[in-house]
Parts: sequence; C-alpha cells; structure tokens
Amino acid sequence: MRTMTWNQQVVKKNNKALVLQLIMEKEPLSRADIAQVSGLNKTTVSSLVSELLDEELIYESGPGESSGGRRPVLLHFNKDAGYAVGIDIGVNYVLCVLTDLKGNIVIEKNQMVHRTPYSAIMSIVQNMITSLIKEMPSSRYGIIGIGVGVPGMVNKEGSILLAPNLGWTNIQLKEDLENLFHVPVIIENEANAGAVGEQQFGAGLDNQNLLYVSAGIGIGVGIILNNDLYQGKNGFSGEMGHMIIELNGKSCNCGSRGCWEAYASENALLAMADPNIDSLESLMELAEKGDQQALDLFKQIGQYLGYGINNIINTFNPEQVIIGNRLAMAQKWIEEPIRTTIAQHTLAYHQKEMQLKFSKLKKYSTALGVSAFVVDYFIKEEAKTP
Amino acid sequence: MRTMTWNQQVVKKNNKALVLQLIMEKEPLSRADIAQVSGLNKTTVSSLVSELLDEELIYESGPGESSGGRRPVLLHFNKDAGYAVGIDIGVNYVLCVLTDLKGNIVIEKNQMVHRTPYSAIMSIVQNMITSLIKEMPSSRYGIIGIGVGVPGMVNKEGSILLAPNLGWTNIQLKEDLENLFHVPVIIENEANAGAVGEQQFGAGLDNQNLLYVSAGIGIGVGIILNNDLYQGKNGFSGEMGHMIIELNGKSCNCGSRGCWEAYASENALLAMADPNIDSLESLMELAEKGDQQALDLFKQIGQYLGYGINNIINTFNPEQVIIGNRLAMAQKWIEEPIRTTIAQHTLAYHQKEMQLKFSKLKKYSTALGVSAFVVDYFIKEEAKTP
DNA sequence: AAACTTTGTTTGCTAGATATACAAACCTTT
DNA sequence: AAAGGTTTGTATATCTAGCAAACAAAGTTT
Repeated sequence: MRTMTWNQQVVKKNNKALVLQLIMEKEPLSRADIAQVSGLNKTTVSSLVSELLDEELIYESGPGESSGGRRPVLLHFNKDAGYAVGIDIGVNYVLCVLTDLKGNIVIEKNQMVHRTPYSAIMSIVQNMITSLIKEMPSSRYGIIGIGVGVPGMVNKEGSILLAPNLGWTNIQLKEDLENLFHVPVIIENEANAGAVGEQQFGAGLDNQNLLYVSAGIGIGVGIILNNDLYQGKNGFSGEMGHMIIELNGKSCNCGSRGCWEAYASENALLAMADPNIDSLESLMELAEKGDQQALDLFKQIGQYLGYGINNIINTFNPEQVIIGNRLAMAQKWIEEPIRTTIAQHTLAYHQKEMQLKFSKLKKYSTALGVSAFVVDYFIKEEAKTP
Repeated sequence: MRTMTWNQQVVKKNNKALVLQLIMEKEPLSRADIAQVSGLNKTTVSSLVSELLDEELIYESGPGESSGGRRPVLLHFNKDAGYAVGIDIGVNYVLCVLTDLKGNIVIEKNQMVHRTPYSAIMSIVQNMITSLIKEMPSSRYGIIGIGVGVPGMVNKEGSILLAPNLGWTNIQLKEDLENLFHVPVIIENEANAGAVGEQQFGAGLDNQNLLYVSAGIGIGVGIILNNDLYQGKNGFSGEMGHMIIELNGKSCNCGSRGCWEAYASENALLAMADPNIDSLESLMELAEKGDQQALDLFKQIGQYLGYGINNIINTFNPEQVIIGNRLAMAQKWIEEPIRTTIAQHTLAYHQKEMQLKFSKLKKYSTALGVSAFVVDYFIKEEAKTP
C-alpha cells in the first residue's frame, strides 16, 4: 500500500521543486510569471525563490522588458551549480561524459575496448572519472552523482544481474563506485537510460508517454509512461527484443524462437548480409554507393522493425516512438519501410497523432540519460533541504 | 508539464483519503492503529476520523481487545453509505449489478440480447437502472454513480469511438446517462474495467503491476502499472489483440495479418473447429466427454495464448497476469499448455515470481471493475468536502 | 505631470499538522 | 484492593507555510 503521509514539509518541498522545474524549463522567467503559471501566491513564490538563490541553484539577471509596468527581475537556472557524470558501457567502448545540470556536455571521454572482463572495464571507468574530476571546473556542488548505463538486466537495487554481451553476471558496480567516489550512483539498463535521455534532452521533449527502441546488437525498449520511467516489478521491463513476432521462427540466443531481435537487430542484419560484410558501417557504405543488395537489406530490416513497433503502438497508445542506438544511423534507408509497415498494419486510431522519430542525441542517448537521472535525483534531494 | 500546486487543502484531502483507505482495507481498526500505520499524529487522525464519522463513511463499534491498557474504539468502513451501478455491455447480453462500496453485489440483472443497435441497448440499460433504483435499500448517498464497460475503444472523455462487435461508432453514452440520472458516469473499455475489477476484488489483490488478458470474441488487455490503470495517450492502450505474432500470418478483421486475436480468441477457436460446432460452450461439452479433437483444439489455443502472454511478460515484467473473459471458462484445458509455452519461451528472470492466474470474478470482472471505478471516484470526491 | 500597470516585498491572518499535557480505561503486581 | 504502569483518545498551545491585502518601486500611457 502506498502509505504516503502529507504534511507541510512535503507541500513546501514539492512547491519548491515545482518552482525550480519551471525555471529550468522556461528560463528566463520573473517571479510574477512563476506565480501566474504555477498558481502559487506571489509571496510564496518570492520566499521559495529566495531559498533557491541562497542555494545557488538559480541566479538573477538584469531587468527584462516591461509589459506596461515595472520591469521584472529575470531568474535563470544555474546550470553550473554542479556536474553529473554519465557513463555508457557498450560492448566495444566506454563513453563517459561530464554534463552540467542541463545536460550539456562539458567534457567527454571515449575509449574503445576489445575485451570486457569487469575488472578491466572497472579500471577504465575509474580512471575516466578520476581525470574528469581533475579537469572539472569548480562549482558549488561539484560532482553530484554518477550514472551508468549497461546493456543488461539491472534490478531495482542497482545490481547488474546479467549482461550477456559483456559476459557479466551479478556485478555490484553501484556499490563499488559509491565506495570509490562517495556520491550517489545510479545504474540503469541502456535502453531505459536512452529513453530518459531522449525525453529530457532529445527528440522526446514534452512527451509524457514515449517508447525508446534501442536497436543495436540486440533490441531493448525503454518505456516512459506518465512522465516516469516504467521499470516493471523487478526492473526488467522492456525486454521486447524477445517478443515473438513469428511462431516457430528463427531461433534466438535466449532459447526461444521468433524473437523480434532475431529479425530486426544489427546482429540479424549482419546475419542476413553477405558473409564478408563485417559491420553495419561497411553495409552503410555500400548502400551509400547504391548497392542494391545493401538497400534491400535495409528495407527488410526496416519492415521487421516496423512489425515490432506496430506491436508497441497497439499496446501502449503512446505519443511517440523514438528509434535509437546503432541502427538509427541507417535512418536514411530504414525510415520509409518502417513508416510504410506501420501504416499498413497498425490500427488507424492509434496512428493518429503518433509521432515516429529517430534519436536526436545519437550515440549520447544513454550517457545523457543516466546523467539526467543523476540530475533529477539531485534536484529532488536538494529541494528538500531547509 | 505537471503544474500541480500544493497547499494545505490538498494535504488535508489526501490525509483524509489515506485514513479512509486504511479503514477500508484493514477494518476493524482503532484511531491509534491508524496513527501508527500512517505516521500521522494522533490528533490529526482523531480530527479526520470525526469528519468521516459525520459523513457516515465510517462508523464506530464496541471496544476491542485491550493490549495492556485502555480498550480501543474500533472503526469500520460503512460499505452501505451508498451504492454503485456497474454495467457490462456484451455482444449478446447486458449485465447490470448494484454493489455496495466494497464491491459486494446487492442486486443483479442480466438480459440476453440478439441485436445491438444503440437505441435498443440504451433502453434496456435505462430500464435496468430505473428498476435497480426502485429496489435499492435506502442509504445516505443513494446511487453514487454509474459505470459502464463496453467492448470497444473509449477515449478519455468517455466517448465510445468504435465498438465493432456492437456496430457502434461515436456514441455519447456518458452524456446520455448523465442527463437521465444526474450522477457521475464512467465509461471504460471492457478489458480495462476487468483489470480494475480483478485487482480490487478478485485474483489481483495487492498487486501493483498486473495485466488482465480479456480473451473473448477478440482479445483486449487491461494494464495496471504502479497501482493505476494505464490508458495511453488517448485511452486506447491494451489493443494487444492486434499484436503481430506471425509475420504474414492469418488475416484479421483489422486489416492487418498475423494478429494475436486471429489465433488465440474465441473467434479463432471456432474458426479452427468443426463447422457444426457453433459455440465455446458446445466445444467445452465435447472436451468434457473426452473428445480428442476438442482437447487438441484447446491445447492449440492455450499455446497461442501462451505466445502472446510471453510477449506481455517480456514487455512489462509484471507481478501477475490474469486471464479472463469467456476463454477463461476453459481453464481446465488451456492452463497447462499456456504454462508450458511460457516456460519454454519467456526469459527466466521474468518468469521468476510471476504469477499466472485465471479470473476469480468470472463473468463479473467487467461490471465489478466499472463499479470499483465509480466507488473510487466517489471516495476521492467525498474526501474533499470540508 | 497625473494616472495607471506591473513587479516584488512587508505585514498580518489562517488552516492544519504537531507536541505536550492530560483524562479515561484497562492491566499487572504487590 | 490499592498502586503503578499502559494504551487510547482528547484538549490546548505552538509552529509552519500558504494566502490576502496593502504598499513601495519602477515602469508606461495619456
């Protein structure tokens, strides 16, 4: 049961968070604007704003344009009050970004890796963070937290139960990083993180219900409903790569048959391609040159993606579906077949007003997503302090 | 953006609702118990309880057992403070129940129908409600609202956009009923209502994340996540009957191919059966007699249901999947193939702790679900009054 | 220059949650 | 049975935070 008790502190905390959120989203903004938009009393707004000023989460700037009376004092979000670390651990790379509180990348580190034992990846990550901290501009709050996106199943306590493509089982990355750096650490599945990233900073701005299809070596889906990431009972939601789209179809690594990712992932694409083509990149080069076989392959993959997205739309009636991860690089060739497939199969009422988009953050979706997570946590915690 | 402003009225309203909810769920209960469980101050609880007593939503009973000191005054939920009407409009029946505030059926009316033009159904519904009102016991609040479940797409404003099996398009049932009876009216999709019904009164008690698979003439799915019904952007979520489970598979009424409900619905079952079998009931009779063909058919349908449920589990990582509507009557024959199919296909981590159950409310799922909706709305509204 | 507008603060009020004290009712121990 | 301790529930006073009204400051319009 949700035993949530309400009292004045809760009210204040939430109002303060509301004011801060408004400033973040619509800066520059006057106190009067905030009062009008939020419905809060002018005095209440003034008092909350003054606390936020003390905490250096916002700052004032010179007077704005008058609208027929006294000129307003404009308020801005202090995006440099602290910095978040966002890390994307992929199968052959580690990407690490330092972002300000608005998700702008301040420093970026990228390293290719060939083998992925935990100890090796851990030491790379540790080095990256340590050097980020050295290079980081000084600020009121410093590093506010570390977020990590991994291609695997993460439970709600932050344990990585299984990351097949990294060869990891039962890894306590959260604990290890917290012991090293003594800041809040958040571990998330790569698709979930990507969904949050796109919603906060990318193609999904202002959308309450969106699905992010991470189409890479496998397929995972990040699910945002009513503005919140939906994680399922244990944190394992969105394993739609293993949705069956063909009865007794191609066999899949997971032991089942006919899974979506056996048809529509990068692995599936390469399996269908000529054996001497070894990467998505080389296939894209061929397509760029007009190679018919490559073009047909992309068309095929687009159709397969479309079938799965049909299922997503009929299930969730979302505002938006965003396609991300590596296959999104092939947008040029796969977009049209995806759209055609949806148009032919999906219920008309569901198609109406539904937006299909491609990732805007590209390779940064996941890293920026976990960074957004960290910022979110910080903002909520910070707004609490008296 | 969620521009939710908070103030003391909101606090009080929510605390009052919390207290009432506690009493509903755990009666009998003393004021001291409530204070302890909720974390609210004893005085606060006392004052809220006294308001609830004035409103006759709860009542006191003789003192309970002492636990070493003064004996507590026990509080009970007054389930007879008012009554809700729940109506299930099916393709060949109209079921209408009057329930108390705990979902117990007080009066029940059931009528077979052969043709389903709106005017005919509407007059049946009107007559049923009118006679319910006559027969209803007297109470403080009388009829607190009317809920209707329909097999079709209902938008968030309560318009029935499309109910193919009834032959309805763009029906304003909500408006019509409100004009007739002047109480709040809620219209919901049949599967959504069933999900709510099972969660509140049936097989899904205490589950925060559950999916209700309404397997009847077609297939619809009601989705409850984090204790709330998820309706999607427009209210059209859960059309998983049109999830593609076979590429280029059987053609479906919706215009697409390979839809789940083309394989696993009652219609699909009858299409596969001998042409002189005209109903699920007669097929069940055959199976009861040990007819091998009938048994095989049920096994087949069970497998098909299992494939779709596999997709549901991998997508949502739910606590529970409940199978309801007409096909649930064949539990005896379809349960085992469903379980086997899931065991063979679904990711192991997702299977763990996942409960598969069959409807407990049987034919009442939908009617009790909309009734629960009405009660919920009433409780929330009522708690507001000063 | 006078009148009006808009912005933001000061002042006093109020609702509602909380802490403290206390009374009532009960149990346990001597 | 009397004393002492517990538990339940209420009465009283206090405090927090939002709100309304008044006002000051800084504009614009006529």
